Amino acid sequence: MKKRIGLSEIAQMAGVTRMTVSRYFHTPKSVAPATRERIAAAVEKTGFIPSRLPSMMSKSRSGTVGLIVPSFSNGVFSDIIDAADEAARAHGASLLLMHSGYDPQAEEAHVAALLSYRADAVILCGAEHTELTRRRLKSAAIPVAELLSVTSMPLGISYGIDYEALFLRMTKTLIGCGRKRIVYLGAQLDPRTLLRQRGYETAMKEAGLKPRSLDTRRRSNFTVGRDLMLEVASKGPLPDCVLCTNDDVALGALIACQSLEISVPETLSVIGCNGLNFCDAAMPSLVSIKTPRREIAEAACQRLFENLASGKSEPEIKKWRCTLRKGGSATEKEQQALSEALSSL
Amino acid sequence: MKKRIGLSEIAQMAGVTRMTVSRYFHTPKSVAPATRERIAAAVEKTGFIPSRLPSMMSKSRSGTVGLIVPSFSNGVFSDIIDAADEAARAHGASLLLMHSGYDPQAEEAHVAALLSYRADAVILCGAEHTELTRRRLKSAAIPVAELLSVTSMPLGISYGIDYEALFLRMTKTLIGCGRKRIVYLGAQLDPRTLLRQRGYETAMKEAGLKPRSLDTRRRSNFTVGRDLMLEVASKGPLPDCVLCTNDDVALGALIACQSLEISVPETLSVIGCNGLNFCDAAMPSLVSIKTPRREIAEAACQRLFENLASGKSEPEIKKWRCTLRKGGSATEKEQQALSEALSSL
DNA sequence: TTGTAAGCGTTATCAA
DNA sequence: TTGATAACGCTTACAA
Repeated sequence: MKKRIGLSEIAQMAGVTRMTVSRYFHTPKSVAPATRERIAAAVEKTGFIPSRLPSMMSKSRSGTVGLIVPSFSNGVFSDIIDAADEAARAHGASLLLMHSGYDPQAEEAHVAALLSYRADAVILCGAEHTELTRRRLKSAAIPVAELLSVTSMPLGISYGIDYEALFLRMTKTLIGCGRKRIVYLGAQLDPRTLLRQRGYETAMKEAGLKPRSLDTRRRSNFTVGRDLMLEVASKGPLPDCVLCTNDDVALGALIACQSLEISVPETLSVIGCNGLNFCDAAMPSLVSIKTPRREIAEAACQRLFENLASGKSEPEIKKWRCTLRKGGSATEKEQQALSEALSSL
Repeated sequence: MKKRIGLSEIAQMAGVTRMTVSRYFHTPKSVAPATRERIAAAVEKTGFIPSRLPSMMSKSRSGTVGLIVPSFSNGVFSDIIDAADEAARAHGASLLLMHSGYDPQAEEAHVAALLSYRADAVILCGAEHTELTRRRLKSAAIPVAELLSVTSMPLGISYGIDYEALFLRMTKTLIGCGRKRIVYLGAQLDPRTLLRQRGYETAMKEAGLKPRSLDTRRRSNFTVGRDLMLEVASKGPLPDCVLCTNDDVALGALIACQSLEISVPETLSVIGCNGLNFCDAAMPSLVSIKTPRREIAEAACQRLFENLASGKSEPEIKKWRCTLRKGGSATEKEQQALSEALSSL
């Protein structure tokens, strides 16, 4: 195991000291052209890349920002990753990316790792964290952002969506459009699914209707949606509206409807949540609630870097409004009503 | 901006030296119980987590492995991420995860970042890298793995699939089953799509049939598949088989067929590639080629850590066999034939 | 334009 | 069981 090349080796090859080589990377203009060329040759020959660890260590900034998402396979988080990536790049920082699998313990371990790398800031999804996670982040005294869910106990920046109010309003609106047998299809893995379910159930009860929620422990995907829909159709009266926790479940439900030859949206409307791109691929295309994930992440990152620069960090809660992603899986009337309801939320 | 807490602060609170605190974390048994408790109290109170940067710097190992995937939204890479994650955890290393967006330049920058963090090993997807990337990785003299595509110029461990041979064989088999108007639907972003296309076209030509390939620059997703299928159906003769570069495109094509009321698999069979979970959600369920991504990644990681431990690293190429993911979008006869063809590849 | 010395926060090593 | 010292590889501050 030969020792890795360092500034010293390059310095020796170029016949200068390490300091000059350091300058070659940091402030090339302060190195004489002739010297510069000799150093460049040595760098070229060796493929040398200076270690950032020493400066991460000695400076107060490591130039690193951590982002922990629950899942990589869920399209919702792709937008967040992209926004964070771009923001980090724009600010000359690198993004340390991890996934928790919706497990607060895993998140705890990742946060510990990020702090051990001396990350300058941490971005989390959701508001469910272990006590230890919260304590560590607080005492680290670095900017923290929580995305998607809003919380009354923010660790710092809390930008998100009030999912409960959203589904309450949507359900009420659909009832107003004449739907009576609205069913909610969830998937337990994501804590946000419970908030949505609660909103739905409250609205149903307030209207004197009986809520009917189905969910599963399985990770949400098309198959889950299809299976839940098949189950709904096989037991009890056929619903006239299927409200889904997300687009995956909704698309699965839509596929099941097609194969059961249930006419959508006449007999039954199907509505998803998130507004992922594949909504348009369905036939009929899926009506969904477009959550402003990218905007949330962008705004949060901007504020995060501002706080990082200023050293300040007052807790801040901000709720975002959703819009309707139009399609063919609900009636025009419903879409019109939903659109209006969302814009006044 | 107050200075972050370090070993010294904890040491002071506990009335010991930094060294004792360091031992508390590294070899707790070598610290007297009473001392241990005082240190524990200080750690608890401050939420202190020791920095790993100094030891990353001074040891020859940083305890860090880099993984660069082209995309997070493509389900293919989820398996690879999971496998790498588990392998890293099992070996006490942490995974530094990045995505290139299928851009070799972005990959180059990420590799540079990984090397600047002194990653102990790097895992890449595919075999397309810039010259600079290759040179840097070579001179870094660390274990490198390339997954999915096999290459004749490996940087180290090259475990993957011969996509060209695979699609050549599949196409031949389908022709053997009586399909004559086989169409290939691709998506340009992934270089592997070209290999698959080449295999398909060679087989068609060898059989005296005219290849018909459609593709797009758009990032592959359901909508792309749907649009390509709609285009195919609107121009020229209706194909009797649609071979797709991946499952996303295939599912989109299937959805288009449903809406066009083309009977699958009687009139036309649809076949995907990768065998992602959502194949089962389609109706009929999608027939696909299951690529052993997880196995490839697991095997590669195991070898990677072996090489890391031993210090050796001979280049190694290994091709993996695919299996058929059965479903309803191809005839029984076709599935039987494909299954046999794959097992003899 | 280049060099020298000190220090970043941890751990290995040796000493007590 | 605990402590003192040096070292890791780089950058800042100062000197030449």
